[in-house]
Amino acid sequence: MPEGHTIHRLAAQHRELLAGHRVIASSPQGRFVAGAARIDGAEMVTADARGKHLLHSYRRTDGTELTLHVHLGLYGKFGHGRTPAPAPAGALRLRLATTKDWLDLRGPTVCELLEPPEVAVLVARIGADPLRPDADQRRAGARIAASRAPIGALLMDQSVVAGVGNIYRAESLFRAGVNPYRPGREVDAVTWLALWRDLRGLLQRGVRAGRIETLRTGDRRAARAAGTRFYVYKRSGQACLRCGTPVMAAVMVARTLFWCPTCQPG
DNA sequence: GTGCCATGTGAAA
DNA sequence: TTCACCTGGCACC
Repeated sequence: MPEGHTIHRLAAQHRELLAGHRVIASSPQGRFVAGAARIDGAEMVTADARGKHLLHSYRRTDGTELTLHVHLGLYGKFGHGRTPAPAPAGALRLRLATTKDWLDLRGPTVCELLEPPEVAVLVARIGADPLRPDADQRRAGARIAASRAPIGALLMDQSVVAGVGNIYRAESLFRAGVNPYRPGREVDAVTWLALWRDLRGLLQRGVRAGRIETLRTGDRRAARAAGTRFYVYKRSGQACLRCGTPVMAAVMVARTLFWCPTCQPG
């Protein structure tokens, strides 16, 4: 489930597996052959996540630095294990291996190598990531306060808030009691700060749990009875866990949005 | 077994 | 605005 929490987990895992090691890189599928050749034999320095973007930094034998930029998109997936690695099968975009471990990447939206200036450009266009201590929450708040776009669209805009996907959008707005159609400029500073803090907590919980968990303790029983793990996500037409009103659904920013018209009035 | 939908984004039109 | 990416889960036959 690649919203931001997944990518941060992967970054930690990749540091564990690869940091400080030279990697053997290949692209069995053939779509990243030239790129794999450029990092083949390089030392993996570290792995980092910025929103849904994963960045591996490598130091090559000639001393130059290169960054592997991966975005999983909807279908992308990593797999790993202890050597020896199984024979490559199917669409394997990239295989990285050390003497001990292998890491496979399949189906990403983005898999490319960036020079340092290109990394700077990428980082500059990524918004505030609630999982990062260096996140600029005020800048995100300023963008929201200046926008006529609905908050449900702004939360999905990765240049404003990074790492929030369709599930966290729906669930955090429900938890905050904010209607997704409320324009950003009508989200006051107090509400935004509460939303930001809640998102940070939810994403941190997601990193720890390895999946998206948004229910408050007191609501777990009702959720279990309703056969769901969420307040509103994918619950179109079903009764709201809090008030019983049928959950609404509509497309916003090309994704299905869910909300309770009673708990999130406006 | 088949077909549809999905946690996301970028390119093409 | 639509398609492509390329995979897994699930409803339905």
